Amino acid sequence: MLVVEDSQKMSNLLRRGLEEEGYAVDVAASGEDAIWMAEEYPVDAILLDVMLPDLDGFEVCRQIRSAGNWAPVLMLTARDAVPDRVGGLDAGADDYLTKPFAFTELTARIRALLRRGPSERPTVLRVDDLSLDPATRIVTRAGQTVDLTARELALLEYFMRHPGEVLSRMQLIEHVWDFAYEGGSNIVDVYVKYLREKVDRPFGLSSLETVRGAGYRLRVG
Amino acid sequence: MLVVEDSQKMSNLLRRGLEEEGYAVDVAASGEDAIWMAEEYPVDAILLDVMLPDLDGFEVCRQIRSAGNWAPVLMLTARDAVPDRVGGLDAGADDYLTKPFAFTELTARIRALLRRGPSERPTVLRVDDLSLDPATRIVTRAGQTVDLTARELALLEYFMRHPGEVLSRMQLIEHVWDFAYEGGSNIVDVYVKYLREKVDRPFGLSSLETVRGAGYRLRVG
DNA sequence: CTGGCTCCTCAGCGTCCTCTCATCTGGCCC
DNA sequence: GGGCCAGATGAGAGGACGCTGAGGAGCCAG
Repeated sequence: MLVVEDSQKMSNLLRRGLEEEGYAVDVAASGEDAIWMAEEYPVDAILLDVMLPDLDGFEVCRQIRSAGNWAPVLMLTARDAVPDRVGGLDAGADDYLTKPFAFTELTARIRALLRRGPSERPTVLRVDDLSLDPATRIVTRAGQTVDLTARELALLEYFMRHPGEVLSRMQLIEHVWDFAYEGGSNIVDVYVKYLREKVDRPFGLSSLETVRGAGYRLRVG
Repeated sequence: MLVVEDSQKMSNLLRRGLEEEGYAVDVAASGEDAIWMAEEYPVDAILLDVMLPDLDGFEVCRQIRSAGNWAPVLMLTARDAVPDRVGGLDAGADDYLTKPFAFTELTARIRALLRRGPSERPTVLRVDDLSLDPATRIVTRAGQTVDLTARELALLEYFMRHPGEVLSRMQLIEHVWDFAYEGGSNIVDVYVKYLREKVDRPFGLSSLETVRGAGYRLRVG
């Protein structure tokens, strides 16, 4: 198990506790170290603090994922940081735990993750002939690359992580925009239109469906 | 669904969000109101803030329970209040969520609670060859997808959650339309007709039965 | 500073949904 | 069989909802 934590005190505590539970523990104190160690050593699970001196936890997680490592990641977030949870899950974390936490809760979640095993996810998201690589941020449809802005890409990525599901405006705003939905804005509508113009129209398709009164859905098949 | 929350801003937010998810929402701003409304209106689930101007959430929950109401209760607690969790569960809550929370987390837990319901229910509703997935809002009959509007879907879902039962117009209006039945409207009749045209007629069936003088029934088997 | 780009707001417009109303149909009781 | 009443149906008004084009604010590079 790889523990990524910059506070010496905390990491010692975790190491001791986890070793007592029978885990073999390596510690990385920075994001760079963590990425390197995840690459170099066989790791069954990763315990990842969001706050790190160099990169933040999301970035670390994304890079580990894009290196093809799908070991379960349990992310430790600051206590009120709701966007963190969301960001963490989108970056490829498998679970999160807010500080402060009880050690028994930590071990329970670790056991759950290990039971589940590595999350079998491909690096590149694919829905029909549409593909999106979160690592390189390259999007293609029918083999042709599509240029998207940051926001458009984030939105499409969220759609592709939930293919076929109806996603409400509120859900989309919370995940893609990171703020609470207060109504009165049609920003989701606008960005769906942008996406349609880049991802659908040039190919004569309409994979982004409107579900009246509910939200939008990326059609699959 | 009954939302008990004294902050106007919060309750508006919740109402709007939940309605967008397809729930019919009533709001109570105090403990007294909540107890009264839980008694007076048919409620499938209760979202209950712990901090209220008059009684606290635990007391409200206890009283609702002792009135014989066993609708699932999801309690909203202050952030670190571990004792709250315990108290809440003791008082008869089914689940708790600490503020602040992501709206998607809220809806996930609500779905889980409703799924549990009085008896174990699967995520996808099935009655014979008719299936309805509340998450994706996809309805199929005999493997063929059926397009429904928001209202039609809500009505069909209610029928499918009570297969074989005779449902009165009053019951249907209260659950699907979220307002008190005042007679004089045949809106249920109209929507049953719409459903029949989409769900029955194309398949040469008549699963939505009229029970003269009583209401309607979704025939099973 | 200027131009280009991205992000977002806003208002107008068209479409589809929702619901009402008046009329029609068919079952049931006499 | 006739009358009555519950329910079915068709037409259509009104409005909610989503789409779209225009444009302003912020940002960055040149």
